[in-house]
Amino acid sequence: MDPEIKEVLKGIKGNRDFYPEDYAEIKLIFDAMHTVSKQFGYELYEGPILEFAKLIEYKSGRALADETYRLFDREERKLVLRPEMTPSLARLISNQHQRYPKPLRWYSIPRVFRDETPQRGRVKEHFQFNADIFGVDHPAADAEIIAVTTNIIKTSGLKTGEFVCVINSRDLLQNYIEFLKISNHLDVIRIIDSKGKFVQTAIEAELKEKGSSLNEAKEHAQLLRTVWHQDPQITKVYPEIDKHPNLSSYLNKLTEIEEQEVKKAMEEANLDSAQISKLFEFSLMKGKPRDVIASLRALDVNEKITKAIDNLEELITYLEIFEVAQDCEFDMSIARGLDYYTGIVFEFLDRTGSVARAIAGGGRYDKLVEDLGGGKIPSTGIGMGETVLLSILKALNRTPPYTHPSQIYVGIIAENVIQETAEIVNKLRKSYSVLFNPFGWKLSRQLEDANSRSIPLMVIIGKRDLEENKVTLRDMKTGEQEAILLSELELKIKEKLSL
RNA sequence: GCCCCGAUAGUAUAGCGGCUAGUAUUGUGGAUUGUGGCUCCAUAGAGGCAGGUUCGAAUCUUGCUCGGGGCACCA
Repeated sequence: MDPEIKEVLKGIKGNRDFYPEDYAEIKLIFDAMHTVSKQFGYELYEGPILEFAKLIEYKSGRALADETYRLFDREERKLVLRPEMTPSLARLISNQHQRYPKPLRWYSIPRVFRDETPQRGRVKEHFQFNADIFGVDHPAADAEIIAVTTNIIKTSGLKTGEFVCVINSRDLLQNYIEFLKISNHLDVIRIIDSKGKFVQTAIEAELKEKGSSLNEAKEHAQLLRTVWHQDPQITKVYPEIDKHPNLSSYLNKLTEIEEQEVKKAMEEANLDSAQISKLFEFSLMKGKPRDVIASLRALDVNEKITKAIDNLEELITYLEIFEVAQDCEFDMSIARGLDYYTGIVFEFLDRTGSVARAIAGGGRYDKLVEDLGGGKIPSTGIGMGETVLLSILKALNRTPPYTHPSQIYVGIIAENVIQETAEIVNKLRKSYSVLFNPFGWKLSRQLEDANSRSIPLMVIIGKRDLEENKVTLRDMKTGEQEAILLSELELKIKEKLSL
């Protein structure tokens, strides 16, 4: 074979082929997305895969722009393969939202692209469910988005306790930082957002000092972080850690180390000791929504912050109404990377320990449409790639085995009954998926064909039966069959398939 | 961008300096002209790419490509 062709046949790195069995797996998730979106009254839309590079750069910040696939059109204008849907969506809304009564509830399952190194739960192209509400800034809208996402995750096969939605309010965090009279917001938010990393970095450095190799130190520090993340109280025994005596000594000190390191980083950001202890305490607040609200209420703060807390509390009320509160936690330390979030932010995390990435993430972005010249339109929404959810489901063995779409195989015995058979096939196809291979094959081959595709029922049509207005209906699993009148065929099929 | 592991028919694998590259399964055709899953026969199909070492490379080696995993990043 031509070597060049051989290379081409391998495809582009990180991009995916979906054979029917593969597509069937994703379709499970797609179906959940469509079903739930419909239940909540969301309308389907789509946008172009290509956008001007400027739109993405303008909106998503540079880090994201660096990872996009770039190309040029004939006029040499810079284009990108969309790395996410929100910029395109904001463009659609900004252009024509006046045509529609508010609020808008829209969803889509766009294929999006990022030119980054593939890892578990991360590929260069994937399908990313998006659901957004435009035109209301009521917390019930944020709660609804969370409810939609939770329901999709559950419909796909995860159960309560196997995932969690962690929620925070950027508004609250920002106002609290201002209240403490801290000036360099962004640095401080970054410190809080990446809290968990400090522990890893510190332990890694210490292990190296104690003589571990670079790779070993990295690996061990990460192991500790992962365990700690899954099980903060260290309630279980971890054999993989106990194997290394120098690691197990860290297990009970992780919380302490984190505090030290975070405070050190805050000091370096020029915070005074009063600010540090208050902010640190604040960042530790997390857990069941009602509990966190209670702790927040105990803080002595100003009116702006009280309002933000009221807002959070109202959010919980709606989470309870939508029956998803048990899947949610508040965590005052999450901030999320994207610059455009303004209020409630949230991410859905795996709790089964199989994938260390977020299943979904979203939040309120009230300024984005306005920034694109579309007027003041408060907005909230979610993005959920299919890859992380799918790899969790696979790890749990929750994906069903592949089945051929056809329910009935119509077999024909090679005599002159083609015309009559075609009529029967067409009639059946009005209600069922029917496979029919009228290529002059012998019956044995047709039986084998039906069998190899695991099609449950077979209708066999031959001249002798047909003369009495009958056909044979065969159950492929049991091998039982009977000759039945044509007029009763549909009824019998219905009975058989509903078993 | 960095690190680790890997790459032989569609799939799963054997060979590890001297092969007509073995096996299983899958595909196709048949044995079997009104009844499949078994069996049998036939047939098709492979060492990612480029270079180096060597008399000789699927086998050793280097680079690249692709795949898996991790870091950083991102979410």
